[in-house]
Amino acid sequence: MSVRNRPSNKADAPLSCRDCALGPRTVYRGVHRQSPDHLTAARSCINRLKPHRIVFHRGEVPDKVFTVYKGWLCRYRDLGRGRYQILNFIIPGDTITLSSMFMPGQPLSFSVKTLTDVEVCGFSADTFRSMLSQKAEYLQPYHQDLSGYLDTVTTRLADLGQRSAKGRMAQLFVELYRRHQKRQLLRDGGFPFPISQEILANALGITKSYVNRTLSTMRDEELILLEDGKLTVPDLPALEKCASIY
Amino acid sequence: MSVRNRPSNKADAPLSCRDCALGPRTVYRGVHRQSPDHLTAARSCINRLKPHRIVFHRGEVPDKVFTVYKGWLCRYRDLGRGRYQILNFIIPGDTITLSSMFMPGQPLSFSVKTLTDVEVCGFSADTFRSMLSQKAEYLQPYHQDLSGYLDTVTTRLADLGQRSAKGRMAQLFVELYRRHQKRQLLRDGGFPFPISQEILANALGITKSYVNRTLSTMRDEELILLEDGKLTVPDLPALEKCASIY
DNA sequence: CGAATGTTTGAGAGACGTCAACCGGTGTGG
DNA sequence: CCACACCGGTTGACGTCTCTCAAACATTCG
Repeated sequence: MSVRNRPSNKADAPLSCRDCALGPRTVYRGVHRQSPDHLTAARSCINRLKPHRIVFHRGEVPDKVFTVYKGWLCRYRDLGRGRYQILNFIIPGDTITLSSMFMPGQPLSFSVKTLTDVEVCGFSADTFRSMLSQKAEYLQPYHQDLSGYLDTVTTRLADLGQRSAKGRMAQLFVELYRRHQKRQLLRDGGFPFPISQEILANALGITKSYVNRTLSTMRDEELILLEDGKLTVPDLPALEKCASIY
Repeated sequence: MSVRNRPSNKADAPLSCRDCALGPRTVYRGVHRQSPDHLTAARSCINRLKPHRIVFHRGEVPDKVFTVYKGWLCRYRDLGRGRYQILNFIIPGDTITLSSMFMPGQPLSFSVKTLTDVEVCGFSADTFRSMLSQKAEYLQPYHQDLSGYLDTVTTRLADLGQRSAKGRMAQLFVELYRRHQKRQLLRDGGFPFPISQEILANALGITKSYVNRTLSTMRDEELILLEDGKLTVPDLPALEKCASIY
């Protein structure tokens, strides 16, 4: 049911930030609006990554900042012996190490890996920091996005603690719907959903078998539509209602 | 099994920050070391709060910052219909709205309530910010503490997703042991544990009945000792080993 | 002393986990 | 071009961890 991004031979991210549709929805949207070329100059690379690659290890102190142009990644916590817990998903427009951007020197409290083929724009952490620090209005989006991140993690924790499998799934779908909406990445009431049920199961703290079963009842109830790696929400209020169940 | 702090008629927090044993372990430890009297001058109040009082509501933009001198509180997420999820515990020396201190204008992503009788030292958010911003070394503890907070929430999320009831409890006990250790609040290998099994259950995402049963097996195995509102860890490595189980 | 709060314990139920098999699609190599 | 492995989705049978509901008991407090 899931579809991987097919790697092409050249990067899809535009050479100039001026042409980037995601620019106005990133954490550096202030800079992007006022001087997109300054942004392009600050960018140190465009990287293409294959699925299942570890980008950052917990404990590491990142000296680079990546913003995602294409594909999904996840923040996760390693528990040893092959066991781990996904903390949240990173989608196009997100900044990978957002939370540590203004905690220079502090080690990451999570690891990051790619889930699909991914394209990222890279910046030196120092340039990134000083760029955003130039104006208070450049910093505002950072506070908003960081706050939003804390909210998703907090929501997930509450979900795992209090909600049923179905409630958790609905909650996550609503969250992802909203995040894609903010980035103007919705198409026909849906968005790309390029991850396997196994990954989904891990993020929600349930097993893949149970995800599969729950998913099919949700399909039967027409709460969601999930085919060819695209998730469609035919009736958002209904899904939200389902998400508010324990 | 739990013991509430008994309210006395006058506050226990010292009038001068110079005499405060917790000062060197707070987020403003830099200021405390260099000019404790400046700190005392900046402090706007000493408040005493009764148990089960809501201190901040989610969505609120706090204009005050509180540091805990005595008692426990918790950050939690309200889910409606009386249901909620505790995100983490706040113990003496912690700063209540640490995470939003440098996100001025951003609404809180959690609520905060007292669990016991509590004493806090209050500061105006603005004075607090400018005080810590004076020197880079004043800011360093903020980054450390915030990073530590992210780590505990992240750990809890991984626990709820991946660990058994026993593993979660062990994990939480180790965390609290360590945090009290850092604050030099350990006495005879133990620390005050003034919360009910019901609260503990909520924080761990299990029911109070099951907490009770799990607790008694852990007592039987002498992993912990819990009486009169004091939690003692006779064998930390053993508890850690138990905590690393799924 | 009664009310309120917290702990302890029991019996029964259910949500979810575990393990295994099967199936279709896709990539790969001979 | 086919055989084969591999991955992800799907389904079944079965087990169990944990929940629910309930009651008894202890302790504190007004």
